[in-house]
Amino acid sequence: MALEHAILVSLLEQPGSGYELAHRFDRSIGRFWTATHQQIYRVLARMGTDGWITAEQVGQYGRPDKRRWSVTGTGHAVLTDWLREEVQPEAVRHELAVKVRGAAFTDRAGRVALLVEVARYRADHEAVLARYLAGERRDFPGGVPGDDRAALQHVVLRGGIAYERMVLAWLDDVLATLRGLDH
Amino acid sequence: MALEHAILVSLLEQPGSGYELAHRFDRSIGRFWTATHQQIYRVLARMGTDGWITAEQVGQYGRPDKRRWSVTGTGHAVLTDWLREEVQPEAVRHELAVKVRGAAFTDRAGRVALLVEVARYRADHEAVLARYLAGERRDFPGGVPGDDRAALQHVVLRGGIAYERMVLAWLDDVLATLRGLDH
DNA sequence: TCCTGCTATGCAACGAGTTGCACAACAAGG
DNA sequence: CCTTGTTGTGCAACTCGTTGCATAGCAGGA
Repeated sequence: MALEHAILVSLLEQPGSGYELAHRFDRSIGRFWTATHQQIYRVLARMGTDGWITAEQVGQYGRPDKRRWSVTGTGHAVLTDWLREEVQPEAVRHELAVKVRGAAFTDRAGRVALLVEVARYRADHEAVLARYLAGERRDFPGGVPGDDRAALQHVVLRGGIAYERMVLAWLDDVLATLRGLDH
Repeated sequence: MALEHAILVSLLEQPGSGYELAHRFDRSIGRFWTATHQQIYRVLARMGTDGWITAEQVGQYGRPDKRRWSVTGTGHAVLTDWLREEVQPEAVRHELAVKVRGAAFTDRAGRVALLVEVARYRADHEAVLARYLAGERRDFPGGVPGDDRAALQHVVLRGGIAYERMVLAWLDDVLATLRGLDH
């Protein structure tokens, strides 16, 4: 498992509260590793008792106190060790691929419904791609490589962009195939 | 959750035992929906008691009997209903993307180790692509569309091929980026 | 002969992940 | 004033998924 490690990376990039982490997981990191806030709070508590991270109470004006977590030396060492381990094959869950194959076992109306749904799904991915591209223009203007950290963040973002472009092209292929059935 | 539905699709395409399903999940479907044999047996048992599938005992020469499962009318109806539901966003878990961002927080030796690991990982994906392409040549020669089922299986396979090609190109980008750090 | 590997099914225990709910204070708009 | 939304933390219950182990017969190579 690697939610702990994703959290370590995120906290090294920028210390923050569980709430903030949950939002980052909805935005940048989350596109490569999803997690809900409940999961994050539970894992943060365990990492805290294991001494990987420490919290600092931060009072705020007009809103609840938060606990800003940052990575300890132990946590940093844990991350370093993990980086040296074998990369596990991705656990892929492409529900849509299963549905497309399932479309062979439904009637014409069902296939039309799937077509509509695929079009909606495509629009979602188009929006994600637009967000990535906007983020790229904002954070990496001119393609100038800054420091190592920026270069690595950028290559991960380029991966996200390539993924979304690939998905969009494939969804067009799926739409054409669904339209071409029993014409 | 959709392991049940992936199993329904697989059994509609071809009835078979839990053992056979586990192997299919390692080959074709499994690239889009992973599952271990223990998980499959448990879900098959539940689907059986729910009346979605029925088993037929098949004696074999020189090896244990197996239970060939096939989909009932109820199961078919369950699948049809599921196909009409909204497609959930994919749950992505790209461990490698997390590691690449984590590489900013390790030393030179750690980054070299990651580089070697990425190269190994790339070779795995190259092998998967080769297997997909071989499967495409075998099952869909000449690009001639057969029946609906074949057309849908083919478009899913094309998705797998596009995914692997995208991953390979991105891994080259990652390798170049890692090599370019602190030159 | 022994060991490894394949076909075939399954239990038990644990850890990961999801869903639903709760509390608390403030801000902003209708 | 009331509702909705945001920031912030967390428990409890449940399901899903993984890991380790067990059984059993046969095939094939060292």
